[in-house]
Amino acid sequence: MTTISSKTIERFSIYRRLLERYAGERVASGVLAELAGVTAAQVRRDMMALGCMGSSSRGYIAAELRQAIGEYLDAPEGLNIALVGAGELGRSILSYFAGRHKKLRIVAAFDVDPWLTDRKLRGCECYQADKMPEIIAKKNIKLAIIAVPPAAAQQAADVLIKAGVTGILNFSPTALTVPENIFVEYNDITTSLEKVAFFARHIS
Amino acid sequence: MTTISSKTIERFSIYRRLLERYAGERVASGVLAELAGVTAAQVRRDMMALGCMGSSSRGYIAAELRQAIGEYLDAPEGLNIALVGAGELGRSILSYFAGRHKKLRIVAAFDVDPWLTDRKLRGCECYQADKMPEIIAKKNIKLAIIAVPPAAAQQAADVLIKAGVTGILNFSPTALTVPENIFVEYNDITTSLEKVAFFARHIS
DNA sequence: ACATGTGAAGTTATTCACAGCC
DNA sequence: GGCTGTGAATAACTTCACATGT
Repeated sequence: MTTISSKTIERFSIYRRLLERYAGERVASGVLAELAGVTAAQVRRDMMALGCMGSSSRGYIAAELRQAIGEYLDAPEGLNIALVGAGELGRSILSYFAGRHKKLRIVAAFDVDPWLTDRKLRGCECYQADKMPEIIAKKNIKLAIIAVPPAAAQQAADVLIKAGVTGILNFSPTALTVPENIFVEYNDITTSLEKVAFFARHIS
Repeated sequence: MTTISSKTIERFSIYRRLLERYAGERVASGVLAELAGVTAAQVRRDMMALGCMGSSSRGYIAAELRQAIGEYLDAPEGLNIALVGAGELGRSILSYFAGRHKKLRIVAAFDVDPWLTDRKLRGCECYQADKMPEIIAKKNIKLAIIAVPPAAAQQAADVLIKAGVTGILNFSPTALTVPENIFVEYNDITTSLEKVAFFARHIS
């Protein structure tokens, strides 16, 4: 497999969701591009990673394409996810995902605050943070979402990785130091907003 | 001004936050790079956009650098922001920003649900959605955060733009169609998580 | 010595443009 | 005619490597 572009993966995620609207139909690269906010050439270039799926002159069959993207992106059995930090942001992420995704399941939440732990939050059991190693092993959790204050993020990551997590989505505004074979994605709300503020002033 | 790189702006936001830890001190590009998770050359290249601030052989003066980044990124008077959609995600964003940022202020929230409106949420007044044009004009709001269900996002954007908003941070998983002179940044939690899932499986 | 500032080189990502197929 | 798949061209971004200043 040739080296995989991070941008292409992001777009697959977007294409896939857009394709849900086109159940039985065909979609041309230009139409998908328009919806996704990219160029038609970009869409076709991305599809090369799937081995290409279009019928000449008739576009892509939406259902086929969606399935192909699914086979490319998803782990067949799905993946179990831990949420670390069940504060407001964490709980809103729980709600956001609750039962929504077929392959990605948040199966445990963790917090240090005893008011939040040892009960269900948004349908998900919330455990004391010191149970992380045990529960992560027992539930075969491979991914984690970190939504704790910045000062606690690195330590949380260390514990998670030791327990077997290999991918982290970090909402905390801290760069994490992790081994080579662990993937970290950052989702920093402040940075996003500062970027909007800058470009809104400098556009045109 | 030479064309501004979106990536550089993101890193400025990160550098600035890291520099807070170094109040009176000096910081070398390599140190900042380590903390930000980039290379030293990258840091120095970014600094060129500021006109360069380092003292040869002694690194950067943290406070000066932070101020220079601030002058580059921030609107001097700051910017007022509207939150559209005061559901769980929206409210967690309110908490996240409440009084935290010196230049970016969420000064109004909007929702269609009467249970949420005409009262304060996390210290921020929440209005009925149909008040958007009026309040946005009155409070001189220039940016908006969209945290509504996907089906409502485009319409919200249309109203916001008509009312004078020029930058949007969109948490809804929908590409927005907007005029050329409006900046939209996407923050799609599902896409972030799918990306983590993919690369966690394919790394190494 | 030591760390910046920066041309030049290298790498990655996107778009062009057109051959080929339906 | 309309749309895909793709080599070639372009643009964007990052790193190298070293001259320069302290």
